[in-house]
Amino acid sequence: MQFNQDKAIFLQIADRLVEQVVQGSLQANQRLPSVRELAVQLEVNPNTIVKSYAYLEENQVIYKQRGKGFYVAELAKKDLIEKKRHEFTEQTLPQLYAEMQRLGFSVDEVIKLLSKMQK
Amino acid sequence: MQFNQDKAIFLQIADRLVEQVVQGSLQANQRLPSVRELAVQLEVNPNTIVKSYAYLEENQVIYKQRGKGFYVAELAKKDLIEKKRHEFTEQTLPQLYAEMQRLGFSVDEVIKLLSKMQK
Amino acid sequence: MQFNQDKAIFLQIADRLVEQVVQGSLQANQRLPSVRELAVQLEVNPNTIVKSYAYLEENQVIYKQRGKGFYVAELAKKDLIEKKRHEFTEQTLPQLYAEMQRLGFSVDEVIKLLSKMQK
Amino acid sequence: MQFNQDKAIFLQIADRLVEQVVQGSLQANQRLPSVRELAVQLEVNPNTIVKSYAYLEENQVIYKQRGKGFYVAELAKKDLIEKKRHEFTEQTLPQLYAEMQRLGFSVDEVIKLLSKMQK
DNA sequence: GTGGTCTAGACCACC
DNA sequence: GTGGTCTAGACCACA
Repeated sequence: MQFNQDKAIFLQIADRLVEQVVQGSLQANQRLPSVRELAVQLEVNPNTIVKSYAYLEENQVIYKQRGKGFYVAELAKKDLIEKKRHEFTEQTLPQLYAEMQRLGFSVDEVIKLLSKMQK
Repeated sequence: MQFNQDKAIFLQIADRLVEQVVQGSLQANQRLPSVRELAVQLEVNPNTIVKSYAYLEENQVIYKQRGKGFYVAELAKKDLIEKKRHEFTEQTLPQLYAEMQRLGFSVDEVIKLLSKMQK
Repeated sequence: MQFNQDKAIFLQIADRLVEQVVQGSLQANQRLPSVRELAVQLEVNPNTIVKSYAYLEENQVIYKQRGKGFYVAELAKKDLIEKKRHEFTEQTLPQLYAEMQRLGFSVDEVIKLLSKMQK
Repeated sequence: MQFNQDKAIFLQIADRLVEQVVQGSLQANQRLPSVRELAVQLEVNPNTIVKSYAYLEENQVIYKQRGKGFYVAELAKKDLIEKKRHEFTEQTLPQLYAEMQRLGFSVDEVIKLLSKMQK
């Protein structure tokens, strides 16, 4: 797999897994590939996967069972989507608004541009 | 000055200077503070300022006169604004649109949210 | 059964059995459930039960009869209680006392807190 | 330095640093030894120290400054002591009380034992 | 100089 | 088989 140089690989892997949970290709309580498996698959050192999984476990996206492996957390999908929607309305949009104003775009102009994309 | 730990300090300083050019508090051909001056003012290692100035020079926002210092480039303001407006319509907005869709926001909802901010 | 992820499952099972002996729900010379039975009941890998029983056998809480199964040791209850009372006065309490002092609790305060629980 | 086999080294190092903060031998905003320094001093791999520091940073006991190092957090001492006192009254003592009862000690007996230590 | 990341490879406890 | 930890050593961005 190709990785972006700008961001830590373990984070890119975590992001990818989060995406899969949000999209639904990873379901609640589904088992994730083992550390070694995923390491081989992504052509990465197992320790890097360990770090990704540890990161996701901290953020309660996945949980582990001793000697068995990692599983998708029950509330992961719901929580993640909720979190992202919150970020969108509370951060992304206000930032967009500020940027807009600094660059001299009016709300109406932006609305027009957005409406165009819809078609 | 307070810096965000997530982004390199030299980039945060460069962003800040770009902002000042766009806003007009730094005019074309105006001399920038010396590396040492700015380092003291921002409580930062001089090397960090050197890196910020080098970065801005690469991006033709400022130019250097040997033995004198750094100056705001003639076209900096115009170019920067144009560049940013282009980025906004060609990158920021399409990205926002994609994000919106993934999270299940309709264009109408986003328009409403933006309109609210205007008030 | 739910297990704590912080402690090895085989030890948690052993602790549980010890508790049952001390409480009396497992009597001297009573036969323990077979490895497979208990494994099914606790939804655990049979190997884990094997390890728990081996651990208890080492500590002379239970004994094995070839081809028959595991039984609660004669002196298990008496020994365990004696051992635990000894641990309590010689280890648990002194540790508590040290912790107390480090955190600035006086003996009187702790006595008050303990007395409250009694009610 | 000698480490206990039962607990991860990186956690033992973190505990040790927490102790030093609580005791006051590490003051607020004081710089910690660099990763490499401490690694040499404790005869441990630098990665192990990285893990300890990351763990403490997550728990807001320390913070880092890019390119400079790690520092003791402002509220670390206060928070840590408060947290530990809370644990003591809400967990340690109730557990002690339960253990006491199971082993047939009365509150009065325990109070006597504690009072003896005081002398 | 600082910490952050990654690889390679080993050993361990646990299931 | 599983994950967890640790070592050794390398490279990187940043101050």
